Amino acid sequence: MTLPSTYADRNCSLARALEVVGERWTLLIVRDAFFGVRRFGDFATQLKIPRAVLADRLKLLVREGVLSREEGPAVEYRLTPKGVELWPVVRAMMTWGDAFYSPGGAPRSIRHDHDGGLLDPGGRCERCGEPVPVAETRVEPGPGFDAADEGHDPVSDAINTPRRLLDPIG
Amino acid sequence: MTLPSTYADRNCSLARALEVVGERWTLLIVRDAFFGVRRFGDFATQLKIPRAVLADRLKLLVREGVLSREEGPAVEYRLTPKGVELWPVVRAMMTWGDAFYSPGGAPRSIRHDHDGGLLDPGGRCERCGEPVPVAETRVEPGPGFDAADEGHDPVSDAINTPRRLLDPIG
DNA sequence: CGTGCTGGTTCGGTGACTGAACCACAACGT
DNA sequence: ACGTTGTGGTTCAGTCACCGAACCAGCACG
Repeated sequence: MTLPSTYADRNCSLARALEVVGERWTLLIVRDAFFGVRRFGDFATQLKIPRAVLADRLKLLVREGVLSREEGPAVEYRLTPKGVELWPVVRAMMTWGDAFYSPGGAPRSIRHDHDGGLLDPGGRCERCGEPVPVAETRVEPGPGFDAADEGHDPVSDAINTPRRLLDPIG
Repeated sequence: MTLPSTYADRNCSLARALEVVGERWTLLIVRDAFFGVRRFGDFATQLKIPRAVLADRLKLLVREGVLSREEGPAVEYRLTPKGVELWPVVRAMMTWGDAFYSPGGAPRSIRHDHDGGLLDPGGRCERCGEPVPVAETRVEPGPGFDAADEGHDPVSDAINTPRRLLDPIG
């Protein structure tokens, strides 16, 4: 954490992880990165996060090696291998949110791109039974998707079309 | 979240989950509950969290049905079935912390109580290959455990002895 | 040589977190 | 009857982080 006093419990990996991805907004930024968002402005409009906070979080994530900052014709933030390893965390939390806060079903379905099978709680494809690596994972609007969210901005619309994880939007 | 402005992204289960368990300290409280902590004072001393914040978080978690507040001879906070479903989230984050912030190995090992097999990233027992339910999960100090943490307080010591999840301390 | 786009920074106001002190109640001892 | 201890909190002043809006610098394009 950026906070002067960090979590005291030095013997728990959870506390150490939370110091990196435990602050408000951080995990949502990582999630958007999985969904193909790479640009500062796109994170800002999609998450409606104050730009100062976004700048802080991106700096922290780059410093911690979760994202890399690529200066091309435009600046791009991409998940590093260390960042990609956060997928089980993001997926576990989405699964829990689906189970208890989405009475109409998951707003987003996560599937094995090769055979279209849904992922089970353990992260395996229910069709072929294999663990599904991030690069073979597809996300698409699920049964609980609220169509009222469409058309507000191009970034959200891009995210809401079926796509493989990490594929850039646009 | 308690914050007046919640996360805007209504179509993501991650955002909804973070409004419940995304605040500072909340997930550490849940972790301690898995490790058998049940009393207000024990949470406070183990986590060194300000008591006002602890009271707030416990209220929120009870209101959201993650913990139940049992008034016996002493007040006890216990994980509900909904709270127990957070185990994959806690485990995923501990796994990530282990991988990138514990050069000496995991400070805590998570095993299948029946056969002593370690858990793989997907939550299955590496020995018998089966998914390990929470009640059959044992936690014990791992290769990266820092013994300097011992003897500070009885609650930490209780947590650091091998034990099954959810078994009360003391 | 203006105009817009992008990737930020600055700044005042608000609200959350911190740490320490305080409080109410119950059990226990003497 | 009365103090003591333990437990589960609440109160409070100070600090720090977050919020939203405005501003700014560099660059590309016409």
